[in-house]
Amino acid sequence: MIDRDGLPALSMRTVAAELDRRTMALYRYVEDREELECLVVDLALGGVLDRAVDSAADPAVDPAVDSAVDPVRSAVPSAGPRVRLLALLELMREAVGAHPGVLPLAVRHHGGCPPALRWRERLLEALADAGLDAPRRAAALHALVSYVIGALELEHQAAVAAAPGGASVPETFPLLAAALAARATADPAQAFADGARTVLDGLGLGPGPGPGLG
Amino acid sequence: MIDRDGLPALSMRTVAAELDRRTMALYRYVEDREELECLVVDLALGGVLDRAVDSAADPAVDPAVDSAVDPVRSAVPSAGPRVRLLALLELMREAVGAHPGVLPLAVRHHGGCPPALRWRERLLEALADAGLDAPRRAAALHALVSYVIGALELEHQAAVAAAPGGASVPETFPLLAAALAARATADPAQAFADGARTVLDGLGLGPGPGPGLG
DNA sequence: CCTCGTAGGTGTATGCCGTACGCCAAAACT
DNA sequence: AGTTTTGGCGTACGGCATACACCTACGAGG
Repeated sequence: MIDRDGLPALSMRTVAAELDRRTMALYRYVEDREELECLVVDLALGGVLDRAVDSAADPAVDPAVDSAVDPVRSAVPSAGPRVRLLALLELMREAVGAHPGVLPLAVRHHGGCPPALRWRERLLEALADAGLDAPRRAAALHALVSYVIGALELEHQAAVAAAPGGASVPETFPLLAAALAARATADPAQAFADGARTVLDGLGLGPGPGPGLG
Repeated sequence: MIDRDGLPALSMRTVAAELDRRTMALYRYVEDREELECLVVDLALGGVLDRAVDSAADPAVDPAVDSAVDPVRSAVPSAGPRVRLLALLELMREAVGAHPGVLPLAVRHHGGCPPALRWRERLLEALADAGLDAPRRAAALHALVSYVIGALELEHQAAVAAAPGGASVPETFPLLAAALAARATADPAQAFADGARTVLDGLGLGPGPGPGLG
């Protein structure tokens, strides 16, 4: 529904209508709108995010094949923590990219959303594999999650504000105008990945051989 | 008003009541609620953010004294781009920290908010002083702004969700529980600054002598 | 001086929204 | 058979943003 009609079109009434029920019937299954939003986030993020978690613990898939192709699906640490982290970050981008309108809800409810919690645990596992101790892991998680949230939020707003014709930055800000113009022509996925690599670099998780600087 | 009664208490009716007017009188000055929100963000961020911009261009203050104390107020580049950038990032944190309830509005409207645009221009100036060319500046701005938005959003949610008693992360996520506990006891300002330094490190703006690696 | 446009304000009304409350049918369990 | 539980319905309330029409006071132009 959000993909079709946008986030403001999500209301108790519209959801009930979609199910051919009469609004108040929803309250048999959900405490209030807040809880319904949580379920929406679960649904939207779960499908994509749990690709990584499920397949890693699922012996039905052949690990010898998959791990060579997709570093996220791999449970073995040979892929390198940096590559795994980068893949997890892009996985989150992919998840919200599949349903862009859900992003405001996802940001507000990610603390109570199981798929998002699983994702963060996976992030911490990769950080532990990289040799970071607990305090550094906490700091690294904070930096990475902050970047992801902010970057997705920026991308979301850029997509929304692009419709009318331009925010028309005054010529008082030449550097900003140039930077925004450059960003408008660039590939969002590339920009996201570049920023993610920057944060990983700052964490000392360079593209080098491995956790050599513990 | 938002500081006193919270963000949901902001409505056309309540604002009009605060001014002893009759709701519809507001529409003489404002197109719609959206525009009022922009004014709120201007007001909330402007006071703190423009400290840096105004004083840098204001010859009334003695630069010899101020620049030695506060690197943000200094127009001379001798303070080092890294220190100036860090100070600008913390300035933004301070601005929204003065009115925490405004953060959702600030995130949504920062694209059309003059103080926020000035702040970004200042960021780009410091990045240029650090020797970054235009494409690198754009990438660096994206990384820094993303981090700031995400970090403030996380801090905001932590402050809100702390009331009931805990989100109670299931014991299925041991690493996450430990990281969240560590984060709960730590100083938010320190955590913000640590993350900011991490991003700056990743951008190659290390604490070294200067822009030596252009 | 008088008129008249307009800035500022009011009152009313519409159509959304979330949701509290109470009633009702069918099904499930005792 | 009776009773509880489950799922659903209708109504109603208060709050929201805002469209529309109306009024009032005031300042400038004739």
